[in-house]
Amino acid sequence: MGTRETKSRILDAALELFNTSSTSDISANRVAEAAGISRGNLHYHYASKEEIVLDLWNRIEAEMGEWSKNPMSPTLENMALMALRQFRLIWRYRFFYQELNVLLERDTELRYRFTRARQKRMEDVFVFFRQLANAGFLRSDLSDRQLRRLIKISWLVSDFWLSFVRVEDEVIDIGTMEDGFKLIVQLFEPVMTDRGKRGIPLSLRAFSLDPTDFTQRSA
Amino acid sequence: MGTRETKSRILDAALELFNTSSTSDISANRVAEAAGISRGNLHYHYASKEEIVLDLWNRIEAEMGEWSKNPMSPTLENMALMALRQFRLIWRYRFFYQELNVLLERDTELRYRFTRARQKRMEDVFVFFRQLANAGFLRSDLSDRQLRRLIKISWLVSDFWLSFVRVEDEVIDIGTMEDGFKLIVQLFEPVMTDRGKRGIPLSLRAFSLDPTDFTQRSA
Amino acid sequence: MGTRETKSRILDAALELFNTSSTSDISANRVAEAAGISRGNLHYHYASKEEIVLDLWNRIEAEMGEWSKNPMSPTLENMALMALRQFRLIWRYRFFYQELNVLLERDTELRYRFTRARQKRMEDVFVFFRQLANAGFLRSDLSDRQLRRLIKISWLVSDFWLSFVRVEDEVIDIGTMEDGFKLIVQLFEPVMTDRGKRGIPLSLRAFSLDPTDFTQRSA
Amino acid sequence: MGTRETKSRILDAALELFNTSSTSDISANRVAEAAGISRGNLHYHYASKEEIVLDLWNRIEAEMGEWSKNPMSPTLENMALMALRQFRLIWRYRFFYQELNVLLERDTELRYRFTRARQKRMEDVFVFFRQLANAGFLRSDLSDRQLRRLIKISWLVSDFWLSFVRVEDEVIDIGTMEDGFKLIVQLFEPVMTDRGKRGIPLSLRAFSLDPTDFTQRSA
DNA sequence: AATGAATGAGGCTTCATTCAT
DNA sequence: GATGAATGAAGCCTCATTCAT
Repeated sequence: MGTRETKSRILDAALELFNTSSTSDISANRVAEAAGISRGNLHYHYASKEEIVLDLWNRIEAEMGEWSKNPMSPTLENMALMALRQFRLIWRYRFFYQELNVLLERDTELRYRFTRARQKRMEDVFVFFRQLANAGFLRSDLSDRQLRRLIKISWLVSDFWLSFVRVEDEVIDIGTMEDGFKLIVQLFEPVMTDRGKRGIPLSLRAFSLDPTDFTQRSA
Repeated sequence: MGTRETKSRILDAALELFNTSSTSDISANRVAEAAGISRGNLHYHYASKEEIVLDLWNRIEAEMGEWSKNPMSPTLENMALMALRQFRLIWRYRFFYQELNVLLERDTELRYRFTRARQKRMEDVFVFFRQLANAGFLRSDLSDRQLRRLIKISWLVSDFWLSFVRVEDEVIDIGTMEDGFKLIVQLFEPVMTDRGKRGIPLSLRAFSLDPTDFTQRSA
Repeated sequence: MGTRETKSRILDAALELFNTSSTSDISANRVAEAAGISRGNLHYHYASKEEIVLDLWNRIEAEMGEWSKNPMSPTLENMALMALRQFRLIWRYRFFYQELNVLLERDTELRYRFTRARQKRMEDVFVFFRQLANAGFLRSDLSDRQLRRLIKISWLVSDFWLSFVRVEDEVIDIGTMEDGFKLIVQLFEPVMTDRGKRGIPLSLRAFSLDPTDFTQRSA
Repeated sequence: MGTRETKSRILDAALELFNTSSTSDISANRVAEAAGISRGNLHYHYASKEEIVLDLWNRIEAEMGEWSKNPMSPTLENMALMALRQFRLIWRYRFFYQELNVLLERDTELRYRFTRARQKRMEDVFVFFRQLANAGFLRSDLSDRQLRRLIKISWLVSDFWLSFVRVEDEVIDIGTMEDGFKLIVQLFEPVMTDRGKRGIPLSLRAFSLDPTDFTQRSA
């Protein structure tokens, strides 16, 4: 069996376990068991749980890297799409966002990688919204400072919306993410032009649920 | 030595440890050591770590209960005060909010208690804002539905703002909380009257940091 | 509350617990709980579990002492009665007989007391059977040696019959004891006279189940 | 080191300890120590003490399985041999028979395995005695029902004879087992033919003590 | 690459016991 | 007589880790 494939199986197994409990409550033992390999072998591939988490982060980063490589054209549909794929990514790796501070506290390198990626991604999003403004969807007098602050709140919302909702709701689905998107829309409404307000899609249900679809879509 | 005192020492020690690592990473051993008592005695008072967490939640709940008993008069200063004391509570018990989903997943009773308290508290806040509207600070055409949605976002912000910021910022202080408050203000701005917009305090630095001060203040 | 009463409650609770698990698996803790007193208080009355077991033995011994004080007249009904009350005693204190060797290994004094009581009791029984022979129920050529050996086997049967049966049977009741008695009868049959064989009661069901009845009955 | 060898050493050590105290009083710790391995390794091979007991039962069962595979020819010497090897087996695994009910109460699977094996073995013995009757050693009018009841008593005797004797006797040796055998002989005497009575060996001392000898001997 | 055996540390928990009240 | 607080030992178990194969 190839190294790649084994590592992949380990990550899959670990992700599923982390998402249901918490990283601290999942032992390497159980990951090995779930991955169908021996403890010794798990150790051969990943010396510690930290390394597994880091490699799961690599997956997240890789996916977001794809997004950066294929920037979306500035349409309102794409704004919705961006939100949706972000929610979905966060949901798939929810353990990461639910334990964010704990994980970053534990691993300095991870913290560095995470914040760097966040900044890079924020810049991408900033550019997208500037273009959205130029295209006449946002008010022309929106200052960079204002815009950045708006993005920051939406960021907070997208990072923690699912955690927030999960406290009370049993099921997380497309509807939950739609609600989160509506919150973000509401945040941007005061700075949208009439044309923007009219065109914003309020449902995400039309969009494909297959995450791989998200990477290439452009207008 | 009285039970109360010992229990209190345990909770203090546990809180401090939980806030720096994560509940799973802190052993009962270390809590006992930090509290200056024996392992056996720790177990005598708290059968499990779950019980400690639950009792720490009792503290949170008790503090919020005080707030409910002494409702604030509807002024803009009090709106700021409410946000500040909320941030401060969350910061003091930050481990709780940073691991929220994990903790609630682990303990069903805690989940019930938490959601019930949240609903109760949300209702209090709703009443406060309604009074704020009646007092002429919020636009009179603000619907209950709109108001509730606004409160929901601010809630998300206050629950997770510090977690969000902590990723990048080393130090959490009054300034951090002020920034959080500004976010909330920004959320409410679109529905504020001119009188409301003018009167909103943008700095929290004037307010005392002593949390006990927060309970009685009214206009 | 009087010492006597508390001690009695402790013994009752301990007996019930011992009978369902095993002495080693029952902690003083659980005995205290079942008796409805504090651990400290249990300790006040019984310094160790050994002492509790010894005091339970005292109860057994006391009950058998009553038997000695009121010897039965040599009838076949009384032979059945003796067996029955013996089975019942053993069943009530079954933990004792099921762990016999372990318990005696642990406590030298208990071993001494137990063997002494057994010898005393065996002598009583021997006398009873000699009278039974004199009364014409057993063959007159039965030697003391033979008789003693027969008693020994019956002893073994009564000590361990219930343990033996319990392995496979869920319920132990009067029928089970009846079966045990039949075994004993079978053992004695070869040395019984025709009159003895004819008169032996094969059912114990006619006898009262109230153990206190057993102490005074005599022809 | 091979698994087999280590497991074997664990079983040897556990058996010796169990036989002197009781299973509950022997900690995994002490077993590991006696086996000369680490606690962790002990747990690697046996997850719990229950499993050790079960594996010791496997040994008993295996040994009895050998007996079944090599049925003895129906001679009086072999009847004695069967009793002797049974006593010896019980003595070697005496902890098992001394705690029988407790152990079976604890482990349902063990109970099932034990009763199944007992029934199988009883059937073997029944066949042997039937052959003994056919060979003219037992009275031809002996009914199956009578025979089964006799076997049942002897079974009780062989299971518990050593427990019974051990209460008073310090040393258990070939003589003790001989006494037990005599009891059994006495049980069967009433149904033996004259030829049977004359031929029965009253001493077991002539038989080799090496248990491996017992498996093949046939007339 | 992979496995299974082995180790020792450390976690949780129960327990017997002591002691002040 | 009785209680509750406290201790420390010891039990069981899980775990990360190492290593020979």
